Amino acid sequence: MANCLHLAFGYVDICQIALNNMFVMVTAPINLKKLSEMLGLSQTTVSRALNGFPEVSEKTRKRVQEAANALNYRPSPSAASLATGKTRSIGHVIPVSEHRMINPHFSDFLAGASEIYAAAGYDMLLRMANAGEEEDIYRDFASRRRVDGVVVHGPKTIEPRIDLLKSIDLPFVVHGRSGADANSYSWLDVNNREAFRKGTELLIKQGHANIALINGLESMNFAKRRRAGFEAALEANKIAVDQRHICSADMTETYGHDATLAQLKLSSPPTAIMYASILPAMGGIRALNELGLQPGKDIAIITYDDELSFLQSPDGTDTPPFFTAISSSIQAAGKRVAEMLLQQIDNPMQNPINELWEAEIVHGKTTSSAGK
Amino acid sequence: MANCLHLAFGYVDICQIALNNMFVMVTAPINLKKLSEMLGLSQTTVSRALNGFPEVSEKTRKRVQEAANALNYRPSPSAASLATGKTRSIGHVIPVSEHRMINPHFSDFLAGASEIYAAAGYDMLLRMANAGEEEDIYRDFASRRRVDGVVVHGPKTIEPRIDLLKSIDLPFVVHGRSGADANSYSWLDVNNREAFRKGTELLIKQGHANIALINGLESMNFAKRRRAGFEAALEANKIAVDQRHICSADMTETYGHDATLAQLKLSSPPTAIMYASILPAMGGIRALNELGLQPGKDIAIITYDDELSFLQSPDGTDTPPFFTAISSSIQAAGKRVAEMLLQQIDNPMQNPINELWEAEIVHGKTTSSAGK
DNA sequence: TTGTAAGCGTTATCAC
DNA sequence: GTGATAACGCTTACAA
Repeated sequence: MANCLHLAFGYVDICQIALNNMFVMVTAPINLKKLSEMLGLSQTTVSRALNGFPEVSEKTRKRVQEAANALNYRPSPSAASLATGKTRSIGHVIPVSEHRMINPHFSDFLAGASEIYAAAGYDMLLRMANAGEEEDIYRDFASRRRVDGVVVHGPKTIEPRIDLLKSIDLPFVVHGRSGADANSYSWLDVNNREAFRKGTELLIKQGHANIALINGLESMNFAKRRRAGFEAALEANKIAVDQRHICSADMTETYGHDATLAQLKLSSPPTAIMYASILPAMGGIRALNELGLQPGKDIAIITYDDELSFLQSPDGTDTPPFFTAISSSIQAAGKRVAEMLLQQIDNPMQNPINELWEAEIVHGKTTSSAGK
Repeated sequence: MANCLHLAFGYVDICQIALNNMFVMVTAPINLKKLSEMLGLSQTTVSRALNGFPEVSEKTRKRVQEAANALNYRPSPSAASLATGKTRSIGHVIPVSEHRMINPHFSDFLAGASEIYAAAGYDMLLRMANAGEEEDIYRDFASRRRVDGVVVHGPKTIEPRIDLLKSIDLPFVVHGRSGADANSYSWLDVNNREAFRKGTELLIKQGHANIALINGLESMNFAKRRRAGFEAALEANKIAVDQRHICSADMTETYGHDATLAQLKLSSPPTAIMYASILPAMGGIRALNELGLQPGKDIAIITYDDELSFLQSPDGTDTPPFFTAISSSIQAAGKRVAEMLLQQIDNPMQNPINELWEAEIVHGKTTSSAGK
């Protein structure tokens, strides 16, 4: 059907199509008008055929689709967006901390989300924000109608971004949740409190009474909840909470290393340590190495594990895994949050969805097997 | 001047502006037409004033800008894009490996690039691609005119993506470079060969003759060049290259751990190891810990270091740093690549730019100080 | 089942 | 220095 001299990638330099017993000449690039002229149909019909409207006859639709494929026609997103008011893209605003630190947890989350977007024909728009810039970016997205919705990352306990997004009417889903009013918007969170309660409980069952918590930044809601779970387990077992054994910062490897050293130099060093992420936990291992201590033998370690892809065993058969961990896949969370957001965009009147995922304990080599 | 009932974020519910001694009513959202009506000017003039055209009088420009600010007017990107053919956005196609592994090096690169984009008013479009999907995505970008340019990540030695991008006329800059024809397109690369030659040379000077290389995936051009540098240093010092001491894979922590264990179990274990990234190097530390070995004492370690932000010391004062490393900031590379790309988009006829950065050696605690 | 025509919100080409 | 007016490429009432 299509008999073209050069047909690379939607650009038709000089192209002839036999149609209605005549030849039509077109030049690059191809658009709806040209396509419809070549087919001897109106733009309306071609558009309808391509967008799966039910009224167009199967015969026409097939003819249109074949021509579109042959010419590698793709509708212009700008034009479609202008006409419909939808952009078919989702914004992600990633906070970067003071030291231009970008948390690697995000890349795994994004990998999950982007899979959903790609399948649904959405694009992902990324923006890095220094502390405090997020709200401006959301305002910018909204006033320029740049995206159809956004994902809120790293909610704090008090989270002005959520109020802002509600007021500017930009669909959003929160990964995590803020402290207040949490059923008034959609979120997906891990039950961080329970995860850390369970983990701490396990250590206590194994005989530990002096346990340190190397936590994330406690302005973050998830970190606050983790501390609450940790303290709840201690209190339930009549163990006094000792603030000297709790610390809080951005979850870097170096932080884990330094905090671990500091803990072990205390006059009554902990016999077990809980880490908020596998990155500081790895720093902890490095510190133990320097001190000649073996995890699982000289000291027990449990870490929260987001199942970051670049820390997984290549073949997935790391049995038993190295770290004893409380584990939940952040990539899976990314997928689910993306689904929830697209759903909400399609159906803006639906009620908010809240999902609370339970993390599960995975027994590795950094705790004794007693009490398991 | 603007006297509005409700003026949140570009949406003007019912707004009155005193203008030419009369009141005008407008409804949400604000656009160029309404803005120009309120000002009693034509759309042309308003557009020109806002876009900094020289012919508009300063008085008018000021008046327009103030009204635009007061009403929080932002031009619609879709409309602008439709009219100009430019999208003001840049595509990044990030490869994810088989196991949905997403390399954390990318997030730092993107953090650097996004800073440049934000400053220039560009958006960043992200897409994750499984092996082999990249080309389809580039074609899609081109035929839908979705982005003004792309960054090519992780070039292989033979890189069909580069030929594709040339043929579809989509501006691009490569982070790294391919093996052939490298002055026919723009790229920024680290001198990987020299970096690993230097590093290996340092170890040899410190008395090591049995050195292992735990390399990245050697289908990647950078890894191939690193091996070449490693082997060149050995050969220059009349040390035979022993393939049993070289391995190659995706640069994960687990890979570093397993490969290190494997090396140290050989009948003639190496006395020094070079790592392609700090992630496998950290896995190596974990392996040493299991074997009760101390880096810098029992075995020397040098790693390539992309200065990943989440592995840096929080206050930047990790002196001396833990790892002896050959170091170059991947975030800085992201910034520079973004600059190069924007420049090329602005001036499509300019010659390709090639930049080769030298990595520098940083002395840490994982090598002896001899020969330093 | 198909077609006509009016938007969508800009920028750009003229003319004045 | 400013203003009509025609693109840009699509979607979508409304007609037929």
